[in-house]
Amino acid sequence: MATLQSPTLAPANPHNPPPLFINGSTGQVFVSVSPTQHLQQSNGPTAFQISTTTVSSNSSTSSSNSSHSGLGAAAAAMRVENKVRASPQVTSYITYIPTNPVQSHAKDVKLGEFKDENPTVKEFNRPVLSPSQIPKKSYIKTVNENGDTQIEVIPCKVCGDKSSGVHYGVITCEGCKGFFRRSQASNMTYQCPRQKNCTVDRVNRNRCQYCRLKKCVELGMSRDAVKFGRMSKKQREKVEDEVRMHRQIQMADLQHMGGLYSQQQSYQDYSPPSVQCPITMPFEVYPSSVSSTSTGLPFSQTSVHVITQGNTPPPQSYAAPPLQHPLAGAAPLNYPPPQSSLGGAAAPTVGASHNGYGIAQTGAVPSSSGGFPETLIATHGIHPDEPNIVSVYEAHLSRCLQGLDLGQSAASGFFQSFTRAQAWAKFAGELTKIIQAVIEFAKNINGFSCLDQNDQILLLKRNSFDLVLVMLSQFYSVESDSVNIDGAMIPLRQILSQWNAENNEFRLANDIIGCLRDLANFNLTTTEVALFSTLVLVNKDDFTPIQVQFFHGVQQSLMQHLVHRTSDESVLNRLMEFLPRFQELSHFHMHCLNAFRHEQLQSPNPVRLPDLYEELFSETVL
Amino acid sequence: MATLQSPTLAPANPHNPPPLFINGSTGQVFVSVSPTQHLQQSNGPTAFQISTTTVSSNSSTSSSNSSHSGLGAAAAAMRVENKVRASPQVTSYITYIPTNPVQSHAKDVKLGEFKDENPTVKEFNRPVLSPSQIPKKSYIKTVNENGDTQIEVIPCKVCGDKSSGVHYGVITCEGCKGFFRRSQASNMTYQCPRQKNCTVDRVNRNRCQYCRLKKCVELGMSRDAVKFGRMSKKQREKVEDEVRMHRQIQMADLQHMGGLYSQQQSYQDYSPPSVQCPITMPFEVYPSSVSSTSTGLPFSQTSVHVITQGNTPPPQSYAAPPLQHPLAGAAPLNYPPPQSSLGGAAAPTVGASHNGYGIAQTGAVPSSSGGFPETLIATHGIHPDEPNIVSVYEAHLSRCLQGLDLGQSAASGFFQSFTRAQAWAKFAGELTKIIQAVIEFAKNINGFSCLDQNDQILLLKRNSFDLVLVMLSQFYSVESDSVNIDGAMIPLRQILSQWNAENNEFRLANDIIGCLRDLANFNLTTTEVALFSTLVLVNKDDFTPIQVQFFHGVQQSLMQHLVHRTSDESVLNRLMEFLPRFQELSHFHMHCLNAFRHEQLQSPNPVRLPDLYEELFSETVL
DNA sequence: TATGGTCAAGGCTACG
DNA sequence: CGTAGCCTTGACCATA
Ligand SMILES: [Zn+2]
Ligand SMILES: [Zn+2]
Ligand SMILES: [Zn+2]
Ligand SMILES: [Zn+2]
Repeated sequence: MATLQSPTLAPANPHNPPPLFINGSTGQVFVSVSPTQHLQQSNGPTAFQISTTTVSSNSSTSSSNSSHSGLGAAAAAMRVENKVRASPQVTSYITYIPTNPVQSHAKDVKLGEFKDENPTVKEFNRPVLSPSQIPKKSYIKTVNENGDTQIEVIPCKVCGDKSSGVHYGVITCEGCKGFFRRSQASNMTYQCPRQKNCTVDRVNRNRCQYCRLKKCVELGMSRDAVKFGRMSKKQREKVEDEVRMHRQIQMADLQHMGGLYSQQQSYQDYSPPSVQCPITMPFEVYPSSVSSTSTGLPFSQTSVHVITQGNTPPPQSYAAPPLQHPLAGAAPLNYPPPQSSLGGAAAPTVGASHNGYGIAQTGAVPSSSGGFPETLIATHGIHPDEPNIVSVYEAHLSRCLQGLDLGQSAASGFFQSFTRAQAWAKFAGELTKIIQAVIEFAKNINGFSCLDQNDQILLLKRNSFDLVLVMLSQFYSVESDSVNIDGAMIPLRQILSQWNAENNEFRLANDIIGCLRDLANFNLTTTEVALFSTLVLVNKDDFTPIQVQFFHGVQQSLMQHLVHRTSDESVLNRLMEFLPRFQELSHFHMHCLNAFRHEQLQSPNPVRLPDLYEELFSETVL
Repeated sequence: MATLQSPTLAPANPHNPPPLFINGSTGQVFVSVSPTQHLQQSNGPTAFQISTTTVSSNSSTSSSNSSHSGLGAAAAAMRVENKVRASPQVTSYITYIPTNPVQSHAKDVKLGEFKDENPTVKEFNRPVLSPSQIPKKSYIKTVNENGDTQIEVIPCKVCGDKSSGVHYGVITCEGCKGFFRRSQASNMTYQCPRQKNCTVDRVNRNRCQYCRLKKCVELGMSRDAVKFGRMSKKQREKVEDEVRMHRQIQMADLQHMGGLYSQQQSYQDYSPPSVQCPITMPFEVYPSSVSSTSTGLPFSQTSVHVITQGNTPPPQSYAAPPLQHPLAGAAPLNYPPPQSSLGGAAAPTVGASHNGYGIAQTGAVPSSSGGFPETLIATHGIHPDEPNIVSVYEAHLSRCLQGLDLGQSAASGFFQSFTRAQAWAKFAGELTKIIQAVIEFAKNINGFSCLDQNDQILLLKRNSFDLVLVMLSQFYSVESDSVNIDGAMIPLRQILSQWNAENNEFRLANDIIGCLRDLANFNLTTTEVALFSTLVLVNKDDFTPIQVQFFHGVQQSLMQHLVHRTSDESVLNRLMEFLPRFQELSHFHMHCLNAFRHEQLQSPNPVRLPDLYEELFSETVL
């Protein structure tokens, strides 16, 4: 029962029809819901669907189906891998630029494996003179002083390893690239010895070819993923945004982390996380826009039962793709699809990927999988470290609003004079500042930082906005209906009342204010906010058991504090109801933003929003 | 001993001195006869010499040295390549283009394909499947439409692939361009795993970097090839002529070919010659103007022995570069060198290339290599298809003289009133009409059409005139000493007698008439002429074994017919003696034409000869 | 338009 | 034998 080989993903169980069909001669991949019905994959508006029959399992992982639109699937996939590729290296690398940092050929020998720089190909546009001279052109693959290429800071979408560019339409490492090619080359049939939900990460990627290929395909890898010249300018910008974000996340990872991961070699450019290895996790791709296939919750629902009871849907719904949360069991809240122009479930937009580049051509639905590093669990477990959480919160988040420009400009009717675009720019700018603090906070939460970078990104894309709301709520004054920062009071309601229309932005702002007020009414303590923020941060749609363990641990701590302070056991549940509410607002924010973006396309001088903001809230909905 | 890289062409055998030296920093190429003696290559009148030590080989291909002048080497190189551009694969690929095949993204991913054959030296691979799998490449697309010169119809001079313009002084494809650039960019040393005579064509070009670079250099590629110099008007016209000729050849290639490769998609932009693919072939460059190095014949001389015996030299010799034919073993017949103005072996003229554009700057000696398509051999072989040959002959050649203007204008002393230029124009015009028929004939002979376009051109340049002679002979009346066309009798002798001088043109015409008469005396049947024409068509100086096979096959057919009709076994041999005689006349025709051209340079209103004629008989002697 | 550069595809190959 | 790092190749692009 070892590994069989075949590019066709044969079902582990012969009774189960294979969800994927790969034409051996062309390498073209067909995905079907039924074994007889082939949906030809094309660049056109054809939905890319994979239905995976759920196999009940007594193991720690099981399947959960929820529904996603091919367009803007609401739930972010969470794939927890382990690769804290972090950053120690980047910062410290600087200090090691040998003698002449300017033209040093700093043969950065990535530890362990020798990395030979091809002189012919990569040498050229190294800045000969001043490094301050900013290259006019930013090529994705052009080597920088690090010896790295831009795109390589984005890890492999399949396994999280160091990527080497876009291959078959997806940012992957050399290994996954070669594996996919090989799989397409010969007529073999892979089989999964387990439940077709094996973790695919750097360490385990060779454990199961079936699941690896499955993930490749689901991420949109395709032999004829049209390279079409180079990527378009827009695509490139998107990748660059993602690069920036990864850089940001990698920036100063090393010194924190509770010393758990401190022993990084100091100078290396690439430092695999000290601990690496994932756990399996059901890996589902859902028929687009079909919400009826939900089969169950990933694991013992009872274990999280306490905190998911009594979930009440938020007051409003905006008519959008259904949204489910396995923990909260939130009722589907609908927002309009992010890109209303095309509408329709069977019309995946170009950016149907959760990453900036990759799935665009194929219309594949982004995969979701994840898990905590096995070894981490084995050795330490992911223990919610309450004191650490609180101190991290206090260090990075508690005063995050203080430097904002809101305080100064708020007082008078300053906001009224804004055009819509100006208002968006202002909003995005301030939001980004908060988000930067959020990211710093997140990086120091071990339940987050232990994740694979891709999953970190996914979580940030999913939950950044929510965390901003949490933060804002802490400065919200219920009495004055305003946010008070740096002593300045921002009369949100008042400002809002001066807006001229009942447009979506108005609704968004209004709902946000309402949410802030409701949350502010809880009068949470700093510790409680810290713990709650952590929950918001790591919240996702499908947890692995270990993730639940962490989530639950934080919940327990929060519960204890809340009960101790309020003697009300329902507070936690009521707090947890904010999670779907946040998500609803977050999605509506995305909706408004996308609408604004589309307007901007016609604008002669469009507003440039912050890179981080652009990437986090890129049109490719979570 | 694995892969060595360096742009310097290192000798395959350390004991053999490298014939080429490339200055790594400048990319300048030096060629020497001895390892210590560097002849600096320049644009001036320096001989470009490469002495290749012949290595005896037990393989099907071996080396043969003959002597050529750097100027006008007589023997046309034959390089047969493999290039099944058409191929079933294209069709099947098309069917998989999802929705809209027309604007399909059917990107031709033809990349380097490598394969190892010799473990010690790096050698690249050939396609894993069939060469027919090698993707298309649009030739035709640029052919028509606008009248401006589309240089791209001329295939790459190095490998025969689709060219993309003039690069480093030579018409090359993107691959050879990039390869040459790379080779000049870095300091590497290539090595040939074999005898430095590897075939360089589209399929095999990546198998030996040494030979590829060698060919590049020999064709005159140079980093400082006068680039933007905007070629002279004459060069330009030459290129245009070549373009026109290639167009003519490409014109209606696809529909014939015995339906072997008939399954072309109908709408595609590219319709290559139906069959194309090469085989390796010894690749020699000879010391210029040295005739003593002849080492042997390419392959079993015995196999063609029968037909090459008893070759008697033609009555006259004109004192010219030696001329050898491996099959016929013809005694060197000498004509004056085509361009007598410079004379001398060490003085290559500007047009030393066999192509219209490219080698001008460097004075390199054109290479010669060739072979039949391997896969074609493997799957079908190149079987002489006698019925097809005959029908093709009847369709395209048998009545080729009927539309000529000779019939009308011949009767009276019309020709007498011609000036020399008018006579040439008339002659060239009528000749061209015949040649057009000859080309149509050739395109439908599978032993010809399977060749690479470059080789087709070379063969046409070499043998067109000969074929015209064959055709004319069919209309020659021995009794009346005249050519009878359309009922009109053209009293050649009579016309000739009115010419005023014993100049070269007179000698040429006289010899032609003699040749026509001699051939007409054979009273060949249509079938015999068809077969004989085929032999004349594919005749060349160095055959590959497969080519010999084809040649021999046709010979056998012809032999049977001749013996059956005449019961004389010597007829074939006597017929074969015409081959070198044709060549002699052909070269003398070239000589006269060039002399006429040079006269025309002084003429105020020079005669414009037909494009096809100009190109086929361009000053760059065969 | 020729040049130089980019970078994904895929060949090569050490390694398990 | 599969894997994956390294390398070459060549279609495509930006530039002068
Ligand atoms: Zn990977
Ligand atoms: Zn598996
Ligand atoms: Zn070429
Ligand atoms: Zn070679």
